[in-house]
Amino acid sequence: MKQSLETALQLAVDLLLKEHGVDVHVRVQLTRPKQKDHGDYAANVAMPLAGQLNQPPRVLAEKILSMVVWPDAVEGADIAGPGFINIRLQHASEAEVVKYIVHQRELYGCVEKDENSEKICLEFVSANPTGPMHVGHGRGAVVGDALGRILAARGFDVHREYYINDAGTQIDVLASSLWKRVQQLEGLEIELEAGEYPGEYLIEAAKQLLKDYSFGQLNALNHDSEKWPLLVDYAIDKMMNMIRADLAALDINFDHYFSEKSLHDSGRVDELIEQLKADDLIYLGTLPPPKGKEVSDYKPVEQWLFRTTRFGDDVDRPLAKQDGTPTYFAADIAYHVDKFERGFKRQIDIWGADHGGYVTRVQSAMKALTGLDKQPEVLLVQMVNLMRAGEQVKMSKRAGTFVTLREVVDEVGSDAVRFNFMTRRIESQLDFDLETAKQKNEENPVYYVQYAYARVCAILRKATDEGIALMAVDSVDTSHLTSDEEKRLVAALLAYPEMLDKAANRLEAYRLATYLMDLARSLHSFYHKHRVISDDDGLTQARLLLVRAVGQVICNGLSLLGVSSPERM
RNA sequence: GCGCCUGUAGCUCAGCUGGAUAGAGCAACGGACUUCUAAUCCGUAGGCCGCAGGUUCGAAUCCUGCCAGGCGCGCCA
Repeated sequence: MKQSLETALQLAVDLLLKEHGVDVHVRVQLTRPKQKDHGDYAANVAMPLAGQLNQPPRVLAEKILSMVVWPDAVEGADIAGPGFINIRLQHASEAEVVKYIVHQRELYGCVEKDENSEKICLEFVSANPTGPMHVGHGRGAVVGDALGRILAARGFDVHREYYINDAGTQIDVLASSLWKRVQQLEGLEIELEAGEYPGEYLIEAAKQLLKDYSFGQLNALNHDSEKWPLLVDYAIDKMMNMIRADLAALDINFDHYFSEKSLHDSGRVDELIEQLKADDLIYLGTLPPPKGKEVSDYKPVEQWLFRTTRFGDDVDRPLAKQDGTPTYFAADIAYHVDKFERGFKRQIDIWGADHGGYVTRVQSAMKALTGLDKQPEVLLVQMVNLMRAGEQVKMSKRAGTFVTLREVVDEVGSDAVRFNFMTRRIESQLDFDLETAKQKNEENPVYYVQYAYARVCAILRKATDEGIALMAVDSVDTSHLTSDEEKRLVAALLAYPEMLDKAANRLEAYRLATYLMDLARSLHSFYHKHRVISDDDGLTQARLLLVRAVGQVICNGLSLLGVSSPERM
């Protein structure tokens, strides 16, 4: 509808421009006015046109209206305010959308994937395999998963990937922490050092390790060639199982878990560095001391630096540490280039806001190595403040008061976690209150929306109980749907595909959550003002069809958010 | 010091690739259950859109400066 209106207006505008012999293109863009007496759609073209043609906008709007050929569904159009063109549609035809929705079912709002679909590699979570996920990881996980579902629904070919940081010093620290726990279990007096992982979960892992191998067996192994690799693999395996279970509790799955270690083992990282040397993109140099931070032990050291400044970065970045081993950055470049070589020209990464300083250097590297501009597209998710009854939950790893994602999910449920994490733009910090998330009222949006769905189901059950047969969808007369509340619902249903499209194009998944809150509000409001089941058969059939369509859209939306749609509450 | 994000009603936030009278929930106050689920609804009240300039026919929205908060700034990931 929107499309055909824009096309009609565009033709008139182009004609007008041609008449004036002006060789510019002014694009028509329709908006949905907030005020309902401003019509169903509004165009502001006359205003920018006024600047181009040197005539008052209202006069130009008049001319456009005299030239435009509207599609049948348009009831009329008029000029208002400084020069807006307000378009009114025949509502009878708009209300027909409920039939379409009931026919389309879970496909309403979706675009089918085909061979032309754009391939997107969506990387999210990628939490380090050194411990359980925390609440902040959870937000990225939920946002990423919902975004993946939305993109897929809009016809993109989405591949979901988790990058496992299973290399580097942190992994050695993890393995040594595990080994100390094993030794402690054997009664040896050994303490963890600062920086080692103190969590309970490693004691559990150590116990399991001792079930699979005897202590004597482990001790007898050659430290570097046998025991250490075994400890490393064992620790990573245990941590990833734990993380996968945490994700499964939120119904989050990946197409591929990509190992950083595999990039090192296969020589991919070394190859990359060699290639960069050949391309003269790296050099031996020293970096200036870091700014704004007390650095007592800074020593200028010569190391391999990537000329990222040539591609927009602030400072050249090291690819190898002092001991000659590659940096995390080096492996990460290799990873993103690997994605490119696997055919992903579009990559979306979801990171925590604390990694924000990293975006430019990765994009610079990608630009240098693949020519891709602004890739990966990085979404930075701000932190989550965990609250309980209005008070911030203080967390400290050392004091053992660290609340894991799993504990939160177990306490309030997956639906509440998922929906609440989706209600705000990712740029905004999020207060997540455990008590609110358990409340069953409007303060907790997930119940508000789910209740609207349950309410639709209750109405349909009631109709069945009363022996009301649902008329064939296409024979229902939707012109009965004339009240403000009904028009509002119809308008919301019509807006669903547009909203999803916007959410997908702007990578803003929260739009779906706020849309559903609005739709639920309209449904509740309608419910209180009007009875669906009444003595008027024609009206009853029309309203039953309307609420079926609303229920369908709520269900479709919730499923894209990964939230359930209970039929009773 | 530099970079990124944020600043809108008492609170939590929408609105931000410029449009008409800046919206919603909570909290406050006043109403609505003999009815398809009151886990809901209706109404009232509440605003120098952080501050100051600028661009524009038009700025919460774009630009500049400042103020406040968050995150980050060596070969940790």
